[in-house]
Amino acid sequence: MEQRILIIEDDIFLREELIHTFQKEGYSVMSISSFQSPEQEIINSHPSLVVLDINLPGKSGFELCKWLKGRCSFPILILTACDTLEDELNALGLGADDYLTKPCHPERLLARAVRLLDTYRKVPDLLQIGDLSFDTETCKVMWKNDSLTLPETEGRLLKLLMEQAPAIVSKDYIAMEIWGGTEYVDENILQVNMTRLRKNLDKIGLKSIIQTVRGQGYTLHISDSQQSDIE
Amino acid sequence: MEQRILIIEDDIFLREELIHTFQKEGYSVMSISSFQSPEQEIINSHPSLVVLDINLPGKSGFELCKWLKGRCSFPILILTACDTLEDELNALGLGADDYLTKPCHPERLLARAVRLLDTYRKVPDLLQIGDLSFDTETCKVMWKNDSLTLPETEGRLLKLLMEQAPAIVSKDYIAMEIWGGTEYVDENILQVNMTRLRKNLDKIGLKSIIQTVRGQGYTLHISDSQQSDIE
DNA sequence: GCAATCCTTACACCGACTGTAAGTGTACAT
DNA sequence: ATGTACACTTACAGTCGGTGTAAGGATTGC
Repeated sequence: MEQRILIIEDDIFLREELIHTFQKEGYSVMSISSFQSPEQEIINSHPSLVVLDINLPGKSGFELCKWLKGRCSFPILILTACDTLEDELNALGLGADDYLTKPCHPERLLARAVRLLDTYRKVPDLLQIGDLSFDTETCKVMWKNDSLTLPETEGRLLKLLMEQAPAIVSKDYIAMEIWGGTEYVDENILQVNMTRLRKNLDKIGLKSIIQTVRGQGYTLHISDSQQSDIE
Repeated sequence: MEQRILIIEDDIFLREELIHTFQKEGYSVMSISSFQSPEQEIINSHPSLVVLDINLPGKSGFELCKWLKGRCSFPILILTACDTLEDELNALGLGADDYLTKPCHPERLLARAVRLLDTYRKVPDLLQIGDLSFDTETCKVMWKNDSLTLPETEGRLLKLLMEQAPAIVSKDYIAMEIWGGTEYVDENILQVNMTRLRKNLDKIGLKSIIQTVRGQGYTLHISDSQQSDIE
């Protein structure tokens, strides 16, 4: 499997140096085009590892790190000039996987990056929204120490809902993705499977996290009362 | 789930200090009694994290790290006085998850340890022997980029074989573990499932890794030609 | 209160998993 | 060499979970 590394660093020279460092080792390297709201761009690039600076023009690296760690399951390696213990503890607390300070020997950076890539290859690809996480491979839903394995169809359904959440997912889109073509597919089969999915999620305490939007489709939304904000 | 931290450090004063540091945070802390062949003791203690020194009376930390990483799936944090880049690269290359140098601020150590514990909670418990790894929860067998999900019974069978490997596992023991009682269980059912398991492992290229020991039981052994020694 | 939309339940089909049975193959001892 | 104990393989049937169909009930919004 190809390993994709995403560099988030505003200093052009350092960025080029980092890109070169990783490319020399055969990695596919990317960087982002805008620092204003890079979140979507980062997610869409599906990186295997993110190398993140702290002092950025737009959102700080801390904010980005926290936001990403709440949603994605790739490792984040922070590389920054901030060399205080306080910053390091802060970053690690927000979920950063490693914290290196500039200037950093390329070999150390590489070794740390390789380590994270190795470790995370064993981590299943998890979709997560708040406390809810879902392993799309095994169809395992986890929620507050409870877990449950869904059948294939319901798993694909949940996957679609979580990927787009909290946006509304249209019935046509779902039918297209799961049964391939909205043409001759009975619309009822979606409803049946939705009922089954809801019933299964109920079992582990996830009551009514799937809302119906009449005439449009479905949304997944976890109410605040179901969140365990550790903040 | 309780988090168990194992300290492997021969200096008594530092060891006590480390134990205290982690205990203050509510972790269950252990250390080992002998440094001559601590491998079995380490494995039996089922740690969630190992804090490992490099300069030890018996085997070096490097050796231990490599040995453990080939067999277990808990994180290893190296804490040592060796502060050369070379040592760090060596350790990371052997699979160490983090590398800190003494003296180390307790808060940094704690933050790094917490980070590893958090990450590894998402890593499935893998049984592994050489290149072969097996997720006992999902019954997923992985071997050299190929993978396959086994049915329940065959998974339990493989689990028993891998746990004891390369020792011989008796038929009675297997019957006991899987069907609960060797009394009225047809011995044939074991053979049938063994055939099925072998056939399934064949599919991903694992030919004849299960040997029959006439009159005694079965062994799992991966021949050298099947190993991809990265050394 | 009516029509469109959505939900639920029951049922039947299919395939995967499992154990039974019977026959075939193999190794060891005499 | 030959027979016996042991091991292997294949075929078969029961069971169960997952899936889609069908039909009827409930809800929403005008």
